[in-house]
This record gives sequence, C-alpha cells and structure tokens, in this order.
Amino acid sequence: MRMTKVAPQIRIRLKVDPVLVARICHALSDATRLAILDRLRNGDQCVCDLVDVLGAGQSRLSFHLKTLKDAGLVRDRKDGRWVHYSLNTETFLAIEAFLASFRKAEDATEAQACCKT
Amino acid sequence: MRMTKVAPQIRIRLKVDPVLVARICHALSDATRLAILDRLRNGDQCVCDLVDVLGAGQSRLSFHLKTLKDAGLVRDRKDGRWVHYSLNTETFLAIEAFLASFRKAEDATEAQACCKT
DNA sequence: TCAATATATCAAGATATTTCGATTTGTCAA
DNA sequence: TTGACAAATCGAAATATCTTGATATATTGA
Repeated sequence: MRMTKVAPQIRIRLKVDPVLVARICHALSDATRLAILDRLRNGDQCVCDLVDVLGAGQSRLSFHLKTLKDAGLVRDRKDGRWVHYSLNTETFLAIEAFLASFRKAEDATEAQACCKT
Repeated sequence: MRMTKVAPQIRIRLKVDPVLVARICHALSDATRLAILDRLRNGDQCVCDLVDVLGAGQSRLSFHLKTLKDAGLVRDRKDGRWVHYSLNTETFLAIEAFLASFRKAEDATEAQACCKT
C-alpha cells in the first residue's frame, strides 16, 4: 500500500460510465440479490444450493443471478450440469472507487481507485 | 490515516441494514439522480439551478431529490424561498464500507469501515 | 437410449417506478 | 395585500421490474 503523497497527475484514476454505475447499483438494490451476494461471501455456490438456502423459486434465482452477472458483480463457471456463481471483486472495487470520488472534491468528475487490499 | 495493522476485534465495524443498502443503491441506480449527484460535487445547488443545468422538469427533479434525500445521499437546507441540496458524504462512506466487505472474506456478514479521508 | 436433474428462458400477470402537467404551499418584494 | 417565484405534492399514464408456472436445453448415469 502506497503511503506517501503523490501528485494529482500520477494518481490512479478510473473513468466510470454512468450507465454501468446505474446497472451495478440497480443490481445491488434488491433484497433477494443482496441475499445471494451474502451467501457468496463464503465462496462459490451452485444455483440449487441457493434455491435451498434462500427458499426462492429456481426461475426467480436464475433471473436475479442473470441481473448480478450482467452487472459484473458475479461470475459463473459451468461444472457438469451445475453452474457455480462467485463474487467478482473487481466490480465491487470499481463501484467503491466511483462512490469514494464523491467524497473527494479534487477529483471532480472522475473516480479515484482506493481501498485496495 | 492509520498505517499499522490492528487486531480484528478492534477494527471499526458497521452493521449495515440490507433494507437501507437496497434503498441507497436504488437511489444510485438512475441516470437523472447520478447527474444530480455529479452536479453537487462542486457544492450546494438549489433546485432551480439543477432544472437549468440538467434540462429536466421541476417536479421531476423534486421527485429525484426526494429519493436521494430519503436514501441519505443528500441533505437539504432551506434558504428563503430556495432549497439547497448538498452531498451527504457519511452515507457514501457507509455504502462503500458495505461493498468493501464483500472483498474481505474475514469480515463475514459485517461491513468494515475503510477509505477514510 | 432413456429418465432424472440442473439451469435458463419465456409469457403473463402483479407490482413498482418514472414522467408529466396541474395544483398547492411558502417566501419575498413591490 | 398582491403578484411572482421556488419547490413540493398529487393523479394519471407510461414504463420497468419482479414473480410465477410452464417449457426448453444440456448433462449425467443407468
């Protein structure tokens, strides 16, 4: 982690498309989808596991998983007749950077990368 | 900014209500509202200024400003016959912390505060 | 091949959100 | 007090999203 102050022009900056931000935030704005993401904290889950744990219908979960995938918040991996979903942390990082830019007046209309682990 | 490592039990933690997260993210999921937030980067704006700049109807802007205010993303301040809106950075920080928790396996179901300026 | 299982997709209805125009409320200045 | 202006609210129409049940696709094992 970089600790010394750097000049503005060499800061890491990410230009964030508002259409993508809206899509990501929309994906995060539903209780079922937040519950799915919460289940994925502990690693990959197949749809059938999520159906069992969340008590939601299979087509409903497929619908929400597609929304999360289209937003880039999750990835899917096919394994035989199962599909495993997992968190895509890059997108979380990108949206965090976008939101952080609202707390940093000097960054005007662009987002600044932060929170790197 | 704290630079030394701290033990997990004394980390700052924020329990985030999924209902509030959904409300905040919903507020962030609309192009008009993102445009409003972008205008507020440079400080307070009254509704009439936003109407001029964004080219949207007044009732439409009032509707979206209410959505943003209910989500805690903006504050309003009455000044004579004008109402000035401004960014509420605390809520941005809270939602960033919530999102960051998905990138930190050890935090399980709670969000960790980060990105403090 | 056939039956069972996992997942995706579709259509239709239910629900929620957004937009617009009109009205209302509150403030100020003449 | 009156007229003008800023902003919020309301009802109705338009649009988008979510849920459900049915069906389609793909994979596996018998």
